[in-house]
Amino acid sequence: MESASLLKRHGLRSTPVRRLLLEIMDATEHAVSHADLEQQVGGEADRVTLYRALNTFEEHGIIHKVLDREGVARFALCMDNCSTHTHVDEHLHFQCTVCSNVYCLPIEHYPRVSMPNGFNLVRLSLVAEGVCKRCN
Amino acid sequence: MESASLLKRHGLRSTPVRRLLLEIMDATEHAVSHADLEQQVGGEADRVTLYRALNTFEEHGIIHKVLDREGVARFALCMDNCSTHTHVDEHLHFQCTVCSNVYCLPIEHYPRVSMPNGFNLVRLSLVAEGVCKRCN
DNA sequence: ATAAACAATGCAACACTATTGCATTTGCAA
DNA sequence: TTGCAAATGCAATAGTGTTGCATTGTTTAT
Repeated sequence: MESASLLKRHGLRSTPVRRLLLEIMDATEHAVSHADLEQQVGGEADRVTLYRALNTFEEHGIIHKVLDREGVARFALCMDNCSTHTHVDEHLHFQCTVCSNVYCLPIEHYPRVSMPNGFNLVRLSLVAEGVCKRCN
Repeated sequence: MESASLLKRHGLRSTPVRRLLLEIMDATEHAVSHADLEQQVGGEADRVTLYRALNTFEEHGIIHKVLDREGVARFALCMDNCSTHTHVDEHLHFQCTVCSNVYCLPIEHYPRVSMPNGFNLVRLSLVAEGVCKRCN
């Protein structure tokens, strides 16, 4: 029932596919790829519908997308209060080199870097590689 | 002539396509995508040959690959002395939101982050977004 | 200089991720 | 309950990247 109200809060229609997607992501501690979702959803929905639902979620700040080191998108629920206009995303994306899972890890002091002359920094992303707690 | 000796130094055969690729990347200040290279090479080489040459270069530490925010690979010559086994890559990858070009920028103090328990950090990458010096 | 050995290339086919158009179904509000 | 806009399913398409195999080219040893 949580997913239905989450959708409504963002002015989105509550459909079976959307609720299912949100519940899968809520139950998964790591970011999930489209292929993961497609497998878990099974024949319940078309591939294209998943893509469109995920894009809609991202535009409304419900989830965020991170590309793994193969360039494949993985999706995770936003923990902070993101919205369409303010998208707070100050955490670290960690991909395990063993299981390939991507984790959104909190980080206490987000690093600041100084840019060379002429380059205006808008956003800095941290992408880490290593071995996750389950594969250790 | 520089590209030929660079190839020889890494134990690679000196072929026209490889020399051409290296010269293009040497003459470009930002990382180039496969599509960029394909366009500049023109009909001189097959697409697959470019992919294979770039993979070979990366394996030998001649170039490094960075994925842009669309997940597309971009390639740039390694400035440090990388080899097959030691791949030094401690710089920042900056993608301009206007022209989409990716620049490898030097960084004075590479940030260090502490990981949650159970997560072993192997490599930390910095990916920045903003406006480059030419688009400013 | 030449030939053999092996690596690089070209071509065709394929896998995968992602998007678009259009007809149909569904959710929701009046 | 009905109408309308939004969401979905299906087919087709684009883009990136890989693999197999025959052919060409580079290098090494003679």
